[in-house]
Amino acid sequence: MRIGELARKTGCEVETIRYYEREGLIGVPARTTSGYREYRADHLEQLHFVRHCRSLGMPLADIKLLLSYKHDSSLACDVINDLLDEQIRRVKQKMTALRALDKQLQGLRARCASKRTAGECGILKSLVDAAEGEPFGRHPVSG
Amino acid sequence: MRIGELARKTGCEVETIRYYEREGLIGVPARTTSGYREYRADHLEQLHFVRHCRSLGMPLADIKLLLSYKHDSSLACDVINDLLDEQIRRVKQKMTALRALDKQLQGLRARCASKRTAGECGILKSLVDAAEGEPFGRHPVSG
DNA sequence: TGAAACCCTGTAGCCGCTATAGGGTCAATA
DNA sequence: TATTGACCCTATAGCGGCTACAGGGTTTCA
Repeated sequence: MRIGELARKTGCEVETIRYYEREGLIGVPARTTSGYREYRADHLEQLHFVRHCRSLGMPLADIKLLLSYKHDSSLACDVINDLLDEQIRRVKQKMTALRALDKQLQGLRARCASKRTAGECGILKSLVDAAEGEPFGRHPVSG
Repeated sequence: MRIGELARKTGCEVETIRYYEREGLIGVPARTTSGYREYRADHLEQLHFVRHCRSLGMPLADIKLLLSYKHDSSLACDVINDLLDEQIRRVKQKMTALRALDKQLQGLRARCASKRTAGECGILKSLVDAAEGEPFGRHPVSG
């Protein structure tokens, strides 16, 4: 099949597939005489695997590792466990940060009804005050 | 004060301050004869404001908007409310996605104890199976 | 006098795509 | 047969928000 069909079958953009190929995440396909990529069933399978891992938020580097374990299944899978634990840790950390963030934003939002000018705006005022009230500001930016 | 001191006072990297200047998020400071940036108290204040907004997860473009409202306080603050509502929406969406992700990861993690080879690894197997079991896979990648 | 700590500009890299520009190919229709 | 339109190709640049060099100059203190 050609790249467009593979894209439709995996819900993945054509450009993304070419990107994955460059990054070594899926096998290099054969080419037609006119230079079109020709994919087979195993490419589809590979791409599904990659997209599934991505849907779990795994970075491409980790997926690459997983792929190597998929190919040589004699290697110990402790690394796979570690990899997943690390991913779980990242997710939990993000959730904690987002919960705190949500609280702050809610509090801020409550300070302004609407239809006022910026001069009266409680939100802007709060932001300015909060910024000023942090003399030795560590501002942990939540990505 | 020089850039290093400003950096220490705001918990912001020197390179980041220069980056903010390029992006128009803080005022352009005066220079000494040797070309060093010389900051005053208002720069400190500005940078605190920017960092505080960043700590609330706001994109730089939004912060730039806020700054313009800070400067011309006669403008309506509906835009500020909208901006904050949008930010709250983004955060809530992320949290929902992360909760679902966490569940999936926990389920996956439970499938492998440790000290096995990749060939027996329940995690890897589950990943492969899950990927295969999605024939028309939309794989919504959670950023 | 010399070394460490600071500052400068400019550029490239990070991640995971996405979006162009500028072309070539293929299948169906007029 | 000519022409549309959908598809494909490469190469390169951009996104956000920094971060990290390289390759220099300056200040400060011993």
